[in-house]
Amino acid sequence: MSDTPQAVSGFIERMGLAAQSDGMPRIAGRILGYFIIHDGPASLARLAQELQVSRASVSTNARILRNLGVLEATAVPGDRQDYYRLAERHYLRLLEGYVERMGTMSASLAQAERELPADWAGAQTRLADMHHFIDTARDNIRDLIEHLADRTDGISRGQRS
Amino acid sequence: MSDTPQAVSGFIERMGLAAQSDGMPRIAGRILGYFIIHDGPASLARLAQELQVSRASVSTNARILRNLGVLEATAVPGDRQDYYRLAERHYLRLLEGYVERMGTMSASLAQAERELPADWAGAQTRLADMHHFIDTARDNIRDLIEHLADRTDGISRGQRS
DNA sequence: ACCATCATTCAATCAATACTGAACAAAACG
DNA sequence: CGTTTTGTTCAGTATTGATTGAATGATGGT
Repeated sequence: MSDTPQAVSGFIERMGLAAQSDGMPRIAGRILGYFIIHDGPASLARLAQELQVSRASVSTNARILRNLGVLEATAVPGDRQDYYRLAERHYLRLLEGYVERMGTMSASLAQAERELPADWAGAQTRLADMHHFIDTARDNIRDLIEHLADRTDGISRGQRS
Repeated sequence: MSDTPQAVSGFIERMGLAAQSDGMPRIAGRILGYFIIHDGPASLARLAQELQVSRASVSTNARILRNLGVLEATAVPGDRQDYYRLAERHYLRLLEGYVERMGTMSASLAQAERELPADWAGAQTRLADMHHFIDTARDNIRDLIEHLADRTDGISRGQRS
């Protein structure tokens, strides 16, 4: 309790590692960590200074997070810097990433089923089996996302459409 | 249809890339791809020759897949090589990996909530919010795994060439 | 119109890590 | 027992990808 900044930087760094093990750049995770801890919009310059990384890295990684829908750009009236903030329900985007990866997996399996001769009984069985599994899992997770989106609505903040 | 080996190696390579984007070594994915296509147990030597990689790589990656529960070791009576085969319901292990990663995420959030002062209202709210979300998502996916495990039971058994 | 300030992009560097080859260990067969 | 076959480990290499610094582009202010 006595060493708050240590707790903060520890969490941010941990988010970086978590991002890395999810196939994302470490700095993207750190940025996300920063926004979970610190309120309100922050400029790219502030992020660079706060996380001790180059402006270039912050720019590219913020863009990654924006494309994922985790961050969204905003503007501060008096200032002309680009400001970012957490998107509402940003954690849903994490699961959506999983869903997307399952989608490419499903497509790959479908392609293999299509291209392989039908007389490879074992292969076709395993492919279809796995394909069916992935698709139902994907559908379930998608439903889960929708359901959770409703349930957790309106907690974080009120603005934006 | 006319170019079967191309379809096979294409699928195997694609599995390698998918594995890579999931934070796993590429060869692990290729091995998994091999076992989806080809029936029955295979020796490490055969995998090395078939996938054109070193024995060392096959050894370490097969171990990785075994630790994940995707492959399991088996023995062929006359032969003293180590043989591996697909574990039944191996795809469930994929989702279990997601669940596990969510677990570490949840733990990290809990630690941050614990270590940060309570008067950081925004931070605490976002942490608790996200924490709650991750946990319910994790529970749901775990239920999903159990459910799917029952539904797809007993399909893929009955192997050997 | 020019300047100042910021974001982005791009080549180069750096770090992480997957992969290999060789040495080592274990175990089975003669 | 010694030899042969096989699996693992380890140091080294190579490749991939993240990060940086400098150049470029864009935008608002004067």
